[in-house]
Amino acid sequence: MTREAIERLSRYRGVLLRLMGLGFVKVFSDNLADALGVSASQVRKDFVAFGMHGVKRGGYRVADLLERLSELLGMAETLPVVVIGCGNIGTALLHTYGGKRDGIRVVAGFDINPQTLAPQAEVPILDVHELLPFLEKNQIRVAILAVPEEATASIMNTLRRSAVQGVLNFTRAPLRSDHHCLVQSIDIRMEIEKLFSMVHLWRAEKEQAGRPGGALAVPGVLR
Amino acid sequence: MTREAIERLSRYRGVLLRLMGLGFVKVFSDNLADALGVSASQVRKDFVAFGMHGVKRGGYRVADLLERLSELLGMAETLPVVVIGCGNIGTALLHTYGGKRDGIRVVAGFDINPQTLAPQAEVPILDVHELLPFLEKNQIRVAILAVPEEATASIMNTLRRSAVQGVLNFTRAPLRSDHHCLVQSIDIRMEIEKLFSMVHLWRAEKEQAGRPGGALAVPGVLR
DNA sequence: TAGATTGTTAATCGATTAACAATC
DNA sequence: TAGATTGTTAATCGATTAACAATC
Repeated sequence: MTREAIERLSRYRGVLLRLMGLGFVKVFSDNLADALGVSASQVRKDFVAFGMHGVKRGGYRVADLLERLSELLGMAETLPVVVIGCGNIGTALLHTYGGKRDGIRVVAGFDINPQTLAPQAEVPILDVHELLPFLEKNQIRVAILAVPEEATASIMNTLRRSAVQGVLNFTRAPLRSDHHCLVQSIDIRMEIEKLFSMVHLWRAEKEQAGRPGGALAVPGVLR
Repeated sequence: MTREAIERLSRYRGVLLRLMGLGFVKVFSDNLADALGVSASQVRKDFVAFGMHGVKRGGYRVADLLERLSELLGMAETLPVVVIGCGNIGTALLHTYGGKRDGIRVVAGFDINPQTLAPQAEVPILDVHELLPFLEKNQIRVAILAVPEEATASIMNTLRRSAVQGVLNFTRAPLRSDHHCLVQSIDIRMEIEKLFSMVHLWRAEKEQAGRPGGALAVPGVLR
């Protein structure tokens, strides 16, 4: 299963949750295709591939799809996460996902700055020296990394000695997945730059619109 | 040009900037391929496609590549951005990219809460009513959206009346690109969920390792 | 029955990789 | 010259789409 497939499954789930909230009972591949901007064939193929079946003419039952998707994606229960590095981004994540939330629950933050620590808070901010024992004690499997780039290597060494299997990397350090640990990186700076670039290239394309053989296809950028 | 291609170009640039900092003068397609985890063929094909040429046996000149990439991606000058919505994420972005920074410069924040406003700050936080005139006066082309989901529609209406051509969407609202405006979405909640799912699926794969015909290929997830 | 939607197969498409001639 | 690396072409691969038979 590719990253793209996982992304689609995750997005199906998001749309279906909303439909469920609206009281929908059934849904057609065509509806979901529109919502995600993919083809109806793709939707049906995904569903068959992952054991979700519909009824010809009757579509798919929203509840069935959600049940299977949640099971498949491991979203059935709320999983605990820690945030490592409580600077700007880390604090924002702590505030947004701290405490009990649907699906995601940040159970603690970690920082190296004594002034930032708050061991008594509802979502405690602990010294980074306590990270490894905390991870072990609480069976943490996913960590969010929001430290300065230069601190990354040291933290990753700690994580490698723990049971953590997934890291969401907000630092600029180019981390790689390995056999112990899956890394998913979000480089906000690069996302902003990419957006600039797309706008830039899009304008360039517009300006030479009509010329044959232009290398910069708008549909590609827009997709 | 696809989103993937833009992403690669952007990543080449990132690696090259670091190499430049280390004093490198030349680089081979093979080195960059390793750094990005793609094939050397891919690197050479990208470079030819976008007018970057090397010398057989001599590789590519780092400075040449950077110059062309920066021009192509529109990164030659620092572009102004606004942050709309100064909650947790918005404030973090304001702090991280506020004032003069290399490449990205957040020039103002906007919020609806009077207590959040700070019109006199170095990077002012203004009332959202001032958004449209500000965008026009300062020729803003890219905006970062970090408001609550329910406020999204209203803000997008304002943006559509401005010259903004690119929006980085941190809300959960499923925005689409259109002819006026390119939208790039970062759904942090979904990223965390996807990471959970990948860890989950990866474990499932490990457990049935060796069985033929398993649908969940580890290399795919790890890539 | 007529109409509509799934499940499945074949066709298409595009991106990636492999291979190698050109050449420094 | 021998060796190494680019630029380019052909082959491969996988994902996506189109089309349609099955069937509710």
